[in-house]
Amino acid sequence: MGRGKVELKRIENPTSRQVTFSKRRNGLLKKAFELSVLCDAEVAIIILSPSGKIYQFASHDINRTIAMYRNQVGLPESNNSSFRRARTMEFRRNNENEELRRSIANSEMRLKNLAGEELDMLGMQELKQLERQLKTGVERIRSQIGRVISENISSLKRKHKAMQEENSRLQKRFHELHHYADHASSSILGPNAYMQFFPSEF
Amino acid sequence: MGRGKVELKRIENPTSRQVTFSKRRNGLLKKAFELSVLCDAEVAIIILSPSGKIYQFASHDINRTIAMYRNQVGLPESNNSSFRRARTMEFRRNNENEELRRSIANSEMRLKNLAGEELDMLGMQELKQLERQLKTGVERIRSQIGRVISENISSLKRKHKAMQEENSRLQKRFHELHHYADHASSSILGPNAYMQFFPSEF
DNA sequence: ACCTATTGATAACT
DNA sequence: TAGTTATCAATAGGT
Repeated sequence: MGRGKVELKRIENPTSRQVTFSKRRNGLLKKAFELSVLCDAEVAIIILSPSGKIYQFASHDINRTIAMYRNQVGLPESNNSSFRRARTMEFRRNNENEELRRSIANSEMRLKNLAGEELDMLGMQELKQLERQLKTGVERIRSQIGRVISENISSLKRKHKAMQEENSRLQKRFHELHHYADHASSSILGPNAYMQFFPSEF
Repeated sequence: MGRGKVELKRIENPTSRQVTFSKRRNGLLKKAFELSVLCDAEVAIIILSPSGKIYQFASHDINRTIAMYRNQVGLPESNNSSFRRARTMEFRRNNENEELRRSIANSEMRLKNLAGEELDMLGMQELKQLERQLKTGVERIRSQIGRVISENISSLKRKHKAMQEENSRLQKRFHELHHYADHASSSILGPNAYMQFFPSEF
């Protein structure tokens, strides 16, 4: 498809090879996506360009798709294997989602328990363990708070010190200028006027 | 392409879904082959049909391609737009799973934080809130522990009382029987033999 | 990047 | 499942 037919052989012109690669790669990825959507299939594509770049598409999780491929390709063909395979496939997606949902429910129950909710089902053993976990967590968070505070303090100290140094440099400079002005012509400021700008208390 | 345009959604009619799958699968594999030849690229495709069949294409050795993919993925962050587009498609198709996974990651991060781990990214505000949450959790768990303990105690007390009552009923009954036996014929037990079975200390 | 003539893919039908 | 064909989609070559 295009202005002319192309032979099925490596395109020798590097520029047009690169252009064709870009166009056809996008086309391939698009078609893979469409196939997965239209036909409810699981599709994974890996493309390595001659220059070493990687392009990929996966309708599901690519590692899982590869794992499924390896599992089934590696296994020998037994009598009822295709039946078992079909059943495996039938439940594959549901299983995964189910597992994810279970995992979420689990995490959320743990979070609730840690928040002191839904404790009725727990035994003494579990309650004690929960308490220990929380106490450990509090300890660690407190020490983190301590770290953050002391970090903030030393940061402030550093800034303060830098400002003090800057301040005294400016004082010195100003003093010199003032002194010079005092002798060149009369100052419009009082002798200690700069103290208004550089009070000793920071 | 075809007699009519098709919407990008799962084809509900199983027959036409199967037919489309067959046609488009062949089309995809053909295009993959052409891309690999024309542009000197390394291409691998795995397709799992909903019914569990596996179709694959690999211009080179599929395991090598997968290995190359694994080596390079995760290390560099590709800026290539096609790559990003492919990933976008993956996410779209995978929306539900992705969301579930994100939710899990989120829960797990919260659990870690509550355990006092991975705190470096948190600000003072968040740390304080975490500490408050944990303290609340500890409080509630302690009061639950208290409830459980006092429940256990009163349950034990109830049981104890019930056993005491049962015991005294039995003592009485036994005493009556013994007394009756004592008068009807000579007992084979000593006069206070029942004390062995019902000591006054429970 | 964009355009468009042309080829290629395929949806509906058989 | 395979073949046909009208139609839509991809893209080669050019700008």
